[in-house]
Amino acid sequence: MQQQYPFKEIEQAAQTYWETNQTFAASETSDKPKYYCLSMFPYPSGRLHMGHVRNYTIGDVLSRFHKMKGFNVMQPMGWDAFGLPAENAAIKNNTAPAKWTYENIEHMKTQLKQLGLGVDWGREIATCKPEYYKWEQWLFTELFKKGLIYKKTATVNWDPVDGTVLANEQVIDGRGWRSGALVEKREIPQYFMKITAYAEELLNDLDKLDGWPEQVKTMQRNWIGKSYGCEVEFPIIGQDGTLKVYTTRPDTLMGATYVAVAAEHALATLAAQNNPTLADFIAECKRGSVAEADVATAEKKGMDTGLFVTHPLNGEQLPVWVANYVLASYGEGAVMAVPAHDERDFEFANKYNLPIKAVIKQSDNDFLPMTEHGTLFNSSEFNGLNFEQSSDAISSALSAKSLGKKRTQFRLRDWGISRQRYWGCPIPIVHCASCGEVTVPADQLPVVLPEDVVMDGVGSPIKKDPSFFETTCPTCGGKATRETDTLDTFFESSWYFARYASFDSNTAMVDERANYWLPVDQYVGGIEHAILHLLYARFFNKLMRDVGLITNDEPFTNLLTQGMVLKDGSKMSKSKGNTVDPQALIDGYGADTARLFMMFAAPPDQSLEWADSGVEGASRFLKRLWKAAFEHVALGSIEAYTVGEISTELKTLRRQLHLTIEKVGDDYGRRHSFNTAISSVMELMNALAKIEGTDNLTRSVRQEVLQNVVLLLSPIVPHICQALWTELVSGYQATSENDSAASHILKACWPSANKDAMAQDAVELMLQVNGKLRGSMQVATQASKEAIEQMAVTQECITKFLVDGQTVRKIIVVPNKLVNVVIS
RNA sequence: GCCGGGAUGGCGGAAUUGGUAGACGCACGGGACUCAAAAUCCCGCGUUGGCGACAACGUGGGGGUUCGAUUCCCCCUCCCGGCACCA
Repeated sequence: MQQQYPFKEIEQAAQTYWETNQTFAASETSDKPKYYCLSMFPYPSGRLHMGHVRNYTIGDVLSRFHKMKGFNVMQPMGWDAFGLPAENAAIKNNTAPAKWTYENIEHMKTQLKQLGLGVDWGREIATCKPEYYKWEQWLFTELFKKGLIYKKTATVNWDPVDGTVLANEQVIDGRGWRSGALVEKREIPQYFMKITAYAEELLNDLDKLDGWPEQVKTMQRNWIGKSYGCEVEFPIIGQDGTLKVYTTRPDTLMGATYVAVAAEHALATLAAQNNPTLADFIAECKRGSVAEADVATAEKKGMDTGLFVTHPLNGEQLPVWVANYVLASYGEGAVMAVPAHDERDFEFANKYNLPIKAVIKQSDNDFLPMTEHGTLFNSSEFNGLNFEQSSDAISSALSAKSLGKKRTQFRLRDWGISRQRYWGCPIPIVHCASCGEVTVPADQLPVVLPEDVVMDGVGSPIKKDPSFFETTCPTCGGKATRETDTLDTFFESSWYFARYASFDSNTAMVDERANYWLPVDQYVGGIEHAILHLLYARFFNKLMRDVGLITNDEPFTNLLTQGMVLKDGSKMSKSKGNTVDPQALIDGYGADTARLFMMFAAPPDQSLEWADSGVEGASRFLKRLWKAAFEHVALGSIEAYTVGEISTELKTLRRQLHLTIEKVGDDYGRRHSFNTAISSVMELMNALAKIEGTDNLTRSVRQEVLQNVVLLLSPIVPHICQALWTELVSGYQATSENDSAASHILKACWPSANKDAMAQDAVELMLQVNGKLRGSMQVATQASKEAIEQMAVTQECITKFLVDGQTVRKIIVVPNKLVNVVIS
């Protein structure tokens, strides 16, 4: 054994061993319970970043821990390979997106291997390969036939100079990022997935996800946004028909003083026909990005249309306004405005001098707007009713006049999946003049995306390539054109978890092996995916179930949402120039140090502040561990410890060892608290370092401690542990019944804590007076509550407070923790 | 703007179910070893007062519940994530 910790040799040797022995190849034929551990696959951006290192280390720790616990583990890896950055890089570097992507995959795969992940690389997938996207094209055609995919117009960011559609990310302060032109909202036809048809199930099934963080479920519930309200129709004066709105506050209807419609609303278009000023205003509303954050933070603006509607219950005339704060995509694209009881209506009414009429009684203040529920007044026959009563009465009154009814509403909108971009999965539709929209038959899939293209920065190459879009109609055989839009890249990442189980199937999207592996037992990924990706993946799981591919209802049983890696308080990113390259870390310190630091610096679900000096600390610990093992092994062969009389010092050490075994197992398995697991092993090593004897008994206890430390740390730092295990067991003569030594660490089981070793005779109790710490005392573990109380009141640190007539009023004993003596 | 989180020493964090605040690590200070430095090892390290024993204060700010609050409740400030075309 070398005296210095040779991390390069050790890591190379371990990784070669795993590859040669196919250590992490997963199989469906095993007696063990399965454990499918999945980390969110990376976008192949070029090089690994710290967020990847953190994500994949967490997944690997959980995978290796479960393997040691006796599970049949599958940990796959792949590439979320379609997307916008490849197009930008292609333009910048004058290359093709495919070439750039494949080169990145190659490089990042090498980097991931250097991290020592226990991945089954045989199952690797890349979503940009035809053998992958063929199957989502197939699913698209199935869903299209079922009516779960349909076409309608949607609003996009339009760059009038470049003549392209921009992603929200590409709109900076209302202008295109390349051209600098003012962006306009434009309506274009797009394909949509009917996720709203699954809204109820997506909402209800959240209750089944006990292994998900509460905050993620809350965010998804709010996003789906089921609300119970009322639709109200306002007859339009001077015209046929009504203006329909949706409200969650029918109780405030008698306080409505105007109605407001979105700029895109049909009534706005109608009113603008003979009103150039209004038409200009509507055009102004249509400038800027479509992102809701931009719309919601924009200054509230509006304009009177000159039209009036009739209040359905009191008959008053209410003006119709166009307002930029009304969302076209939610509800009816129109709202009834009750300024007295709604923040936004209140602000708007004040700005434009619209009337404000309070109809809900104030509680303890007289400020408006008063947005809480309360008792009605100023509401004629509804006066005195509370929220529930008035909602019922008002909706009944509306129903009687056929001008409204109760309605539940979802905030969730159907998912627009068309993208006017090149580097994505082609939508498998053919447009035929006589047959209309025709799905590409299964035997003609995949519709292959040409990879050898030139990106000129203006539009998608396949939109200009007749050899791609000129085709014949699969139905009538006549001349036809292919759809040139591609799918949203969330499409690929919504089902990859199932494909890993059937990675090589060329007969089905997923086969019966998926029902062995699914659902994923542990999913690990960034908190930024809490809503969109995770909701779409849940939706796809249900779609695949309903076309008969799989049987599970939910894709991910347990979810661990990892926090961001920060430097100087903000997210590491190229644009901020605060990145730290993991490659330098691996080269300079080794993968084990990188992994140890990542797991030690913060709990996985919190954001992690990067610190170079902390890496030194992690490296020092591994060097100390190596040195301790070296010095121990250098003393020669040793026999196993046999339970018997040992010194108090060694007994205390063994107690700490077994408490640590128990804690670390709980930290890995239940709490996912890797930082505290490492801390407690460090404490154990600090305690071991204080033991100096070299007699056989001391050496055998030291052997027991070191062997177990190596097992406890091996999920986090697998390379050094594999090397140390071999050294520790080579000169070790296993003789006793409590011996767990296996010849190779991969054959060793997770250790179990010894109850006898953890027992103790006495415990230290903290002593408090009125809740303030004043001292402590030793008591026998078996001592009764009464005995503890009697003992406590005789302690000097307590009695010294019993002066000036102060007497004991109450004694609170918290077993094994403390005694609080209440005096006055 | 809306939804979800977070705030604890000089720094990262610990305190698991309301029960010893600051584990573990970093940084820093002192010492040992060395011609010297690095590395390593040992000691100290919330703030204030005190030689000390000890005492007071202290978990973003303000209030509350409790024998006892970093933990529970109400209000506020700041920071982070998401907001449907970044992934």
